[in-house]
Amino acid sequence: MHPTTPLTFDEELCPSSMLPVRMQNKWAPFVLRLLDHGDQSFNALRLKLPRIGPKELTRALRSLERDGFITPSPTGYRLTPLGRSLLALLLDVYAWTTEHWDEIVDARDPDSAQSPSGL
Amino acid sequence: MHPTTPLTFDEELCPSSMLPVRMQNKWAPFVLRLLDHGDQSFNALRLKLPRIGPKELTRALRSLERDGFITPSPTGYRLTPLGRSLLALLLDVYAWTTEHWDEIVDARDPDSAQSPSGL
DNA sequence: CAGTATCCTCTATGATACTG
DNA sequence: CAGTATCATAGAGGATACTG
Repeated sequence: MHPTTPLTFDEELCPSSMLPVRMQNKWAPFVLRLLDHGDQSFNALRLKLPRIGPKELTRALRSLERDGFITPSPTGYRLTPLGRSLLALLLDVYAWTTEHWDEIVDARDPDSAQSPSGL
Repeated sequence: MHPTTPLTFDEELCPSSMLPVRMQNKWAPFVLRLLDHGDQSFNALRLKLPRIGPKELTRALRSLERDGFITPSPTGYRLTPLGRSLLALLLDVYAWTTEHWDEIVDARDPDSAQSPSGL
């Protein structure tokens, strides 16, 4: 997978809503992936998720915390081992989606063809 | 994984809502798994999903059809090759969840302990 | 049998203003 | 900086009655 950039998480460019599988809430998987790059503070995450509001970021963080996927750290939030394990599963989901993207898009609209960007 | 029975899909017994990952809608994964046992008609599916209403079953079927995971057959609905592939991914998700169930439950409530039933 | 039509409630999500 | 509070809308999901 290519390196992630802020643009990777732009909703317009990253049609993650088309994933056939999703995590507990809309932003949780993005947070998980950002934390894979190292600890991040609340506002650092916000900057990299331009479309998110503070309430939704809080909700994503709380749900991830509640399930033991992330934990507060001195500098913000960090992945737990369980969170890393879930991230690996999530990457499997992304890989599957990338592999079968054309078939899904084709089933939805037999006339257009695209390819996944920045998943 | 053990064989599925009607009880496997009882909401009370199968806490699939605790899965950290879910599919496009609540019932879609259940339908997918039932169809793995062979073609099923609308009402055959209903009987095995006691809690579902006709509207929601229709919605699940339409969304699965739209993405090319199932297709109408002379006797009801059947999995497509793409649907089988997605089911395999879904089983990976279940396997991950089974493996890490205790950790998640523990994070949610450090005082109780359970194990996944009938996933 | 295979749905469709209605009504209703609850949740997810967004936008935005405010606070210790 | 790291959130909380408030308002508002869309969609999910349930219950149930009806139909070709």
